[in-house]
Amino acid sequence: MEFANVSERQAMSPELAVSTVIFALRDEADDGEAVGRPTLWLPLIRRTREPYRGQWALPGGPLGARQTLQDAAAANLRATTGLAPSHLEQLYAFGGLDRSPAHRVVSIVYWALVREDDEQGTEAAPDAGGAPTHRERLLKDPNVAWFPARDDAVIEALAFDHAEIVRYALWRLRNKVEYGSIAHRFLGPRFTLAQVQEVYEAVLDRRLDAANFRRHLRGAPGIEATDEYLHGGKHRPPRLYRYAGDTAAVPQENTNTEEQRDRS
Amino acid sequence: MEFANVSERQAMSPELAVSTVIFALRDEADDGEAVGRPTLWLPLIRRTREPYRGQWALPGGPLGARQTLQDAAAANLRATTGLAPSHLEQLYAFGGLDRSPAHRVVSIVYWALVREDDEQGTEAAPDAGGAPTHRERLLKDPNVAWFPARDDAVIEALAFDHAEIVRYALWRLRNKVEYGSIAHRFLGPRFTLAQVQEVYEAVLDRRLDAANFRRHLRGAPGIEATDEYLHGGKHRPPRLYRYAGDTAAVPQENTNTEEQRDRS
DNA sequence: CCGAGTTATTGTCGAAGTGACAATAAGTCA
DNA sequence: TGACTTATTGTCACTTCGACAATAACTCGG
Repeated sequence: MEFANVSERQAMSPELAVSTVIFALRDEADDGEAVGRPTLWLPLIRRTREPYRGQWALPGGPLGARQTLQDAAAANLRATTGLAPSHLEQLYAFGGLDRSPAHRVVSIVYWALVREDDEQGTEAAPDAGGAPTHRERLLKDPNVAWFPARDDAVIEALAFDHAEIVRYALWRLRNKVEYGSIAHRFLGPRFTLAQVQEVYEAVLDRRLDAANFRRHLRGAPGIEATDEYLHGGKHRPPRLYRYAGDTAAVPQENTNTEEQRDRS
Repeated sequence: MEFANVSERQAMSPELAVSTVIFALRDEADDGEAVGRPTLWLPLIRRTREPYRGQWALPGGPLGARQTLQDAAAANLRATTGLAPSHLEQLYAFGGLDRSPAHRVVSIVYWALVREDDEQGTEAAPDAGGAPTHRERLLKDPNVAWFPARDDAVIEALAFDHAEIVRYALWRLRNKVEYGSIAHRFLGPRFTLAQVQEVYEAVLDRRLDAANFRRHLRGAPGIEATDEYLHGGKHRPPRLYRYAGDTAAVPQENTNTEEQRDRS
């Protein structure tokens, strides 16, 4: 249990990587069904080398010497989506012995929420000239693709132990949404309560009673009614709300704002 | 964001260590006051080399090549207390750039509960002959000592960022206790409800109503009444209860049974 | 043996929260 | 204008929870 010299220590110490589970809400359904309700999607990277060459995996990479864990996770996010996270939080450190066939790799995994319509964090204004932006390039990259987070056929076929990681991330997302005010991070600065409800329903994967849900949100801190209404719909125009809590999209290093409980 | 060759990667990758915050419940008060109520204590290690030589720190060490993260945490625990954990769970991975003055170190921190009266996991029967057991040696080791977990003077003076880590571990312990059935892990196989209440009060650091607390525990799963009573006290003998949930003291690798919510 | 003292245990009551669901409001569309 | 749809409010029974009264059971001092 004592340190040896530096070279020996480095020879012993397993490789350290940071991966990120990225969630976004999308409207389209995979198949022909016109669903109308948004569902959870996540981007994956196709591996271009062994092991697991050709299979889909979570975005990730080694931790740079001058990179915070959170920085590395944000870099994963940006490389995969071109977006800034609207929420980013550490999930778990996975350190099993046989996660990767050849080397021993310890992965510190983060999970993130993004808004795809978010223009913050996107590269500078699209240069009228011609060079495609990072996001435009990503859309054409055959090794980056989005999948429904509940598509078991895809998730279970992921490389390494990434299926387990995604299941755990989904579970954490559910718990976080059930309690707190995280749902609005999928939405823009102004939103209707029905939109928040759709987020809840997509994440929890069940229907909620609109009346009770509204009452629930009244109690929640940070959600404030504006005096604006969303016009242009086919029916009674709903009131717009805004979130008036901590505006910081990305929590600071070692934010430790999460809470853990045991329901078992 | 691409891997370089192996040697370059190892040169880049920060050092990886595992530390453990260990909690136990003890009766004695630090000063002369005869408190009667048990309080939270934790063991610390005095550093014998730079940096922070002479200061107290959390038990920890580098991750062995054939060691699971959980194994490494259990090894910390055993080296520090000679006991097996009655609960062991990952806390957080700390990866700030300046946690250690010289090297860059990423620490994966666990937190644990132990029962000091627990004979499980203690070294084999004390050899009548003479060689002191590991636990006996630890009691005399001037570089291992127990401190009250709420002694700010001690905690704030810890080496590295360990003060922050202990604060976070305390907060997680509180949340875990508030919700779930973790308190009994401080206790033996048979316990009274008053003892469980004492655990709650020590962890949450506030008094609870006995009647409401009892009702609360009735709803909790796993806690079963026995038909035995604890005799020998000075007053009405309380009924003994037992925990009938998962008996595994240490959760399996990647247990992921924790839950996270956001109260902010 | 009795009654005071202390802890253990159960019961009660009002406030607050929650799910189911009825009722009303305010738009669009034919 | 009226049917239709979504938005929003209200109601009711049920549960949960904190505060606290009331009862039970034991020890101990006389």
